[in-house]
Amino acid sequence: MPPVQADTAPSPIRRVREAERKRQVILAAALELFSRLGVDGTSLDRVAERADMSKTNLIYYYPTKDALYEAVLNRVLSSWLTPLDEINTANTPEQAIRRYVREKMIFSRDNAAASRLFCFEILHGAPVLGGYLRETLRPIVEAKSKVIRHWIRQGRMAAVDPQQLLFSLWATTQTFADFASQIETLGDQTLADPAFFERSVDHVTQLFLARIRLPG
Amino acid sequence: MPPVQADTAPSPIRRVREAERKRQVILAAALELFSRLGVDGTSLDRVAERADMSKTNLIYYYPTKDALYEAVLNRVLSSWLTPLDEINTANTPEQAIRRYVREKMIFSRDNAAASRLFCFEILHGAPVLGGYLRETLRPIVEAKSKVIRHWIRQGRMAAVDPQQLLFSLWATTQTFADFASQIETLGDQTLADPAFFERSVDHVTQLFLARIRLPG
DNA sequence: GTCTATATCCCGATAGAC
DNA sequence: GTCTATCGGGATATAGAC
Repeated sequence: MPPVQADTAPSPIRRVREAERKRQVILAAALELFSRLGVDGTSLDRVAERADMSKTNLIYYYPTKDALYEAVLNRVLSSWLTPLDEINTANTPEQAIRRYVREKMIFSRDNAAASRLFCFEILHGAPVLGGYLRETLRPIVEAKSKVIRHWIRQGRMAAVDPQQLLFSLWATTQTFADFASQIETLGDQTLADPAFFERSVDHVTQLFLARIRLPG
Repeated sequence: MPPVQADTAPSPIRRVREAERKRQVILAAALELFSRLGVDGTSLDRVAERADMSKTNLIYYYPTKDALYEAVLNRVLSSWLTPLDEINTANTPEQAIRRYVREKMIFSRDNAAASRLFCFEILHGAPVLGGYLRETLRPIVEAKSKVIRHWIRQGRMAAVDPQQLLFSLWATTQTFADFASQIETLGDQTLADPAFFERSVDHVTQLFLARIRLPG
């Protein structure tokens, strides 16, 4: 029976895994700080401190601040999009709205930092994500618009500009993450409170269901 | 006939006015840069350059960067609120929605920088505006909520959570300013384009009118 | 991979002449 | 009120030992 791998001679595999784990710790720390203070408002010193390592060490994993920022953004991007999967022809329009809104609100509750970071990037004019918006998100928007137009043509929902509908859906759900501090101050309420969460999901859902409902 | 006031001996009044004009130039320059690059991402050097004066001179008018930031925020605040005036009992609910949405969209079109700056501040957790939100905006929200509840009790609009309604109204209208670069990339459209502006106003208006419409 | 030490630069703010 | 000169601090990033 071979001895358990000792710390003094870690296998290459273990070393790679350990490196990967450290990268994740760094990205999590950076996301938290960037999303609250902005990239320019966050020093690498503080990121390193939060990731429990030296700044030099952090720079070993991500050689420049820009590289770190890009890595944080990319890590977060895909999860931002997954709720959109609900907008497909296998669902009814009402199901699609209900499920999309709920999923996106869960995202706003559980990944507020990611949402805020995305908001920062767009406010800056999308200097890093510009290409992604054009090449990845835009085709998705067009595909989803096609689904919506299909539903409208079939007479299964009221006629609504698909792009505008998507913009409104994003705005109403993201506001609970991006403007959380305002909402909290004005109403003493957080999505972490289950009652407020359900009330918010319900409000946004009803807003859109009323709009897509067919007359008569 | 007295000679026109010479430059070498300006009257105290003229001096004050000139100082006031300079302050406005500085605030406009700072607003433009802060709202795009963030406060931390903007150097006083660049603000001074845009305001066409030396940095030392700028500091003479606003002794610290924080003071400048506060001045910019305060200058912008009141105009952000004025559309809310439309939510009053002299209007019908439908009029209120129609007018509020249009005014707010005009604000998003013509004062996008102000809207973005406000967004930055909230993303940061409202370190400067926190007190203002609590002491000024919150009473306003409560007053407007009262108006909405009044309309509901009178059976003039469907039952909607007033606070949630206000949050959604803000979100759907501000997104055209704060997320303008995203909207532009995804749809090649700007609020500066009159056709797109009208289409957007109409979309948002119909979204809320459908929701407050009474059944039957 | 991690450390200490340090280079280099930029920024906010001050001092003091005019 | 505006200028030149400069201070002091903090930030990103590098060099090189271990």
